Formats: sequence, C-alpha cells, structure tokens
Amino acid sequence: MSLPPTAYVILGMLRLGAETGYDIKRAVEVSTRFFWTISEAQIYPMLARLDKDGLIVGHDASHGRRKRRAYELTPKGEKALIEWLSFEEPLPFEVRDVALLKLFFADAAEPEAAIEVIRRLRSRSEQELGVLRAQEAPSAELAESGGGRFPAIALRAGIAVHESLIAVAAELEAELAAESG
Amino acid sequence: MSLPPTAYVILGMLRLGAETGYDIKRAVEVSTRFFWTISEAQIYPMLARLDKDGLIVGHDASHGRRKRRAYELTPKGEKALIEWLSFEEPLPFEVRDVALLKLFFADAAEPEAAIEVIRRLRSRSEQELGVLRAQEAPSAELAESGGGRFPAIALRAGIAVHESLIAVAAELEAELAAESG
DNA sequence: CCTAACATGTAAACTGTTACATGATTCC
DNA sequence: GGAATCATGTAACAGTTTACATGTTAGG
Repeated sequence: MSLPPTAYVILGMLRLGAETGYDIKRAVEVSTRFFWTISEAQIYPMLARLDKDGLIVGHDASHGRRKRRAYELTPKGEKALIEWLSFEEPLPFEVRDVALLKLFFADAAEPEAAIEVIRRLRSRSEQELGVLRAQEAPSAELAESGGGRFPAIALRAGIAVHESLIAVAAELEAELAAESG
Repeated sequence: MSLPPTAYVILGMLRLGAETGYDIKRAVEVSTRFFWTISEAQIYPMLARLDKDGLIVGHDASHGRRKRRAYELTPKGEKALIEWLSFEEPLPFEVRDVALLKLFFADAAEPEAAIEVIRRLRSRSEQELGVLRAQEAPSAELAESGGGRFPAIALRAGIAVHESLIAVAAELEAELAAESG
C-alpha cells in the first residue's frame, strides 16, 4: 500500500494539530506549499481514502448547523508516516520557474530587457522571502510550545534558497549594469 | 495567441542552435530541466503546432533513409520569444521536493532517523550539484563562441540553490549531532 | 555484428488545478 | 447588513508522463 506524497502531507498536518480539511488547506498555504503544493480538490478525497484505509479516523464535529468533520491519526496512520520518513527512495528536486527559464533564454532580448528579466526574478524571490520570513515567528512559537522544531528548520531551507537566488540576481545586475555603462 | 512555457522552451532552443525535436530533447535534459522539464510527448506535437502557427518553419532534412525534420525560427517566432521575455506576468516559484517535505515532518521520527532525513537531502543536492557543475565547461564554451551567455548564468543560479541547501543541511547535521552526542 | 545513439511520433493514463456550488457563522 | 472566514465537496479541464511503436545509422 504505497501512498502519494499528498497523503503524507495530510497525515503530517493532522499530527501537527490540524483537525479538518480546511485546517490542512490553510496550514499548507503558509508552510509546505514552498516545497509541495496540494489543493482542496485533493484534500477532501484523500481524507476519505485515508479514513477508509484506517490511517485516520473522522468524526462529526459540527458546530450547530455548521458542517465540520474532524480527523485524527490512528496508530496505523502514525506508523505509516514514520515509515515514510525513513523510507529510501529517489528524491528528485523538481522546480518549475518561468523566471529562471526567461533568464536562460535572455540572450534573445536587448541588454536592458535582459536586466529587467533579472530584476523581476529578484523581485519575485524578495516577495517569496517576505512571506517565508513572516512565518518565522509563528513557527518558532510552535517549536517552543513543543509542537515540533522541524517546521522551523524546513523554513530555514526555503529562506536560504531564495536568499541565494537574490544574491545571484543582485550580483548579475551589478555586472551587467557595469558593462552597459 | 498565448502560448504555454513549453512553447518558449522550443522557440528558445531553436534559437540557440537546435534543429530537430531530438536536439531539443537532449538540450533540455542537460539545461532547462533544472527549472522547467518537458518530455518528448510534448515536443513533437508542439513543433507541429508552432509550424502551423507560423512561428517556426520545418523542412525535411533526412539523411538518406533516416527521417529527420529540421526547424528554424521565423521572424514571427523570434518576435514572440522576445516579447515573452519582456512580458509582465506572475512568476511563481514552484518546487516539488519530497526531501524538504520529509524534513518538515521529521518531528514524527526518532532523532537518528531525522538526522538521516537531512543527510539524504544533502546527498541528493550534492549529486544535483555535480550534474550542474559538469555543465559549467560546455556552457562557458557556448558563451565564448558567441552562442549566448545567459545559459551559463542560469546555471549559476541552479548551482547557488543547491549549494545553499547543502550548507543548511550540513549546519543542521552538526547542530543535531552535537545535541545527541 | 551489435550496441548506442539518432529520430519521430501516438494513445492511454494519470495528476492536478480551476471554477463552481453551497451554506453557516463571526466580526465590524 | 455585509464582508471575511469557516467549511465541504465535485465536475470539467489542462497539462504531463509512461509506455508503446518503429526504423536508421555510426562506431567499436
């Protein structure tokens, strides 16, 4: 019974305290989306499947008339999560980035336009960095309250990636600006 | 007439000297795949479409009995490529990385298993770095022969990303080893 | 002679997103 | 009263990959 990474995102988020599909969605938006995105349309069917497979259990937690279904990990689900963490498998690093793609082909453009391509790449990464930095405080809090230190650590990795992209872009801008006078 | 990024990969590669679908496939494998992958099954249909749209022209270039179809950019195609480079659009940085995902959820594992997760992440990025570094010489050559400098520049960005991931992982390994040691 | 590389293409399957549909509750 | 947030779910669509199908030619 092998599960897609999406399933482990859900198991992992339930372990970190999320209860509903909606909780998971919000948690992903501010954390794992930097290295693994999942959408609503994947979450709800996957919750149903994991429940059916006995990795999680759901119960009705409606507030009055408001529908709400809360889930928690079963021992079997926790075991599956832990085993996945230690499972040896290929770990491809897949990136889709139009900004870097444009940089690669920037020889086709005029020098000024090429510099602009780099500027936009840097600006994009600066924005991403801002979002990531805004998560530093909440995830440090989570770590101190005993909720786990690794979310903050993974955040550090994401920050490092964008910082290095910004550094390369800034260097490049200086180089190219110097050339064109 | 808006085209998917895949179309620009093809236009860009033709501009850099590729002639056939096969050429494009090989070029992508050693270059753009680090920030944008495309497969055979996308290349050939897209070549046909771009030809139909007048952005490229194909002619038969068979060697004896060996089928071969060579394409080149039309002025319209080159214009489309240049306009795309300057086109303002959102530039999402999408990453799919199981290694970072496991790092995020590593609190569920025993400390030693968590360190192993980091080691594997580092080892993965070291391998990727090796592949990227192997491209430095050929892409520097391309730049010196007047074939364009930006492929080498984009490579620098890829190298920087993995170097920063390796640095973070090494730091982390030392931190965690000191704690458990 | 045989293997690797050259070369083109398609069908089926799979994955994932966008948009839609629906409605309750809380806060201003 | 209205907007934002909480909350669940599906259908249609778009994009991508895998596997298959086929054949040539250069080099060891």
